[in-house]
Amino acid sequence: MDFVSHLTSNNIKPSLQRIKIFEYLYENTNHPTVDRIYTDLAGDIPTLSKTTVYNTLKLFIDNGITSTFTIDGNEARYDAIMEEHAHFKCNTCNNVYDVEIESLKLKFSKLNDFQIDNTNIYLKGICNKCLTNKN
Amino acid sequence: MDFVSHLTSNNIKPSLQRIKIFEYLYENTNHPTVDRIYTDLAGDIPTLSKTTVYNTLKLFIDNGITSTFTIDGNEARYDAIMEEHAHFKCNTCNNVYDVEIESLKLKFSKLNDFQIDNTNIYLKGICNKCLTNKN
DNA sequence: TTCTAAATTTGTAATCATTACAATTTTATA
DNA sequence: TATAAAATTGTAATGATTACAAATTTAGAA
Repeated sequence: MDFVSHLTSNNIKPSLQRIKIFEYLYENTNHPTVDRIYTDLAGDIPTLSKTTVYNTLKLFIDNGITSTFTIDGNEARYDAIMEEHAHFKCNTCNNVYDVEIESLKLKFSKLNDFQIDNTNIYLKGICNKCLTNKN
Repeated sequence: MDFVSHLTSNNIKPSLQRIKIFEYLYENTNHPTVDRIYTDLAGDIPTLSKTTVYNTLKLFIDNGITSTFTIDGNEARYDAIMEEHAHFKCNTCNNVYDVEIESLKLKFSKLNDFQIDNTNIYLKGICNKCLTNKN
C-alpha cells in the first residue's frame, strides 16, 4: 500500500501528519479512538495536536477513505476499511472485532418506498477468547 | 397500558416522576432525547430535574423496560419498545423511524464460536416523504 | 400519629469528547 | 525571495453525561 498515492488519488495533499495518521489507521485495524491515535503518534510527531487528528480524520471521511462509527454512544472509532462489514463488541474484554458479512438478507416492508443508502450492523456478546477463559 | 403496574411488576417503585417519564416514552415513539423528555415534562412536573430524567432512564434500562441507542454518536435516544427492531434515519429530515425486522438472515462464519447476545441494525437514507417532496 | 431511616429527587459542579477559532507555521507559487 | 494560501497548532467554548452532596419524600416501626 502506497499511502502517498492513495492520498493524492483521493484529492488529499499528503502532508506528514496525514500520511502518518492514515498509515496508523491502515495498520491498526482495532478501531482506534482519536485519543489512541494521538497518543500513539505523538512520539513520532512531537508537535502533533489532537485537533489535527480530528481535522485529518474528518478530511479522510469527507474524501471517502475512512469510516467512523460508535458503539454504545462512546467516543468515535475510526476505520480505514471501507468495505461494508459488521462490528462485534465483546462485553467482557471490550474488544471490537471486524466481521465480514457473508450473507445479508434483511426485509423491511415498511421501507419499500424509502431509499436506503447505508446499512449498519453491530453485535454484542462474548468473544471466543473470553468464553474459553470463563471455563 | 397500566403504567403503575408495569413499573411495580418490574421492581420499580412508581413515583410520580417515574410514571410520567415512562408514560411519555410509551406515547412518544419518536425516540426522544433526554433534553426533549425533560423539556416536555417540565411543565407537568415543575420541580423536575434533568438528573432525575437521566437517573430514571438508567433505572428503566437496568430493569429491562426501556432501551437506548445512538445514531451517529449524537445524544442518546430512548425507546419503550423492547422488541427487536431496526432504526432508519432520514438524512434529509433527520427523523428516526422504527422498522420492524420481518426477516433477518445474517451469516458470519467468523463468529461461529462467539456468543451473540444482541443484534443492532440501523439504516440511513431518505424517507418516502422527503423523496416525494424532492420532485 | 410521630419518629426515623431509607429511598428518591434535585441542583451544582466536574468530566470528557468534540468543535470553534485565532494564531502560528508550512507550502506553493509568482 | 516575497506573498498568499493551506495546514497545523493551542486554547477556549460547547454540550452531553456523570458525580456528588443536600433537600425532600416515603415507608415502616414505635
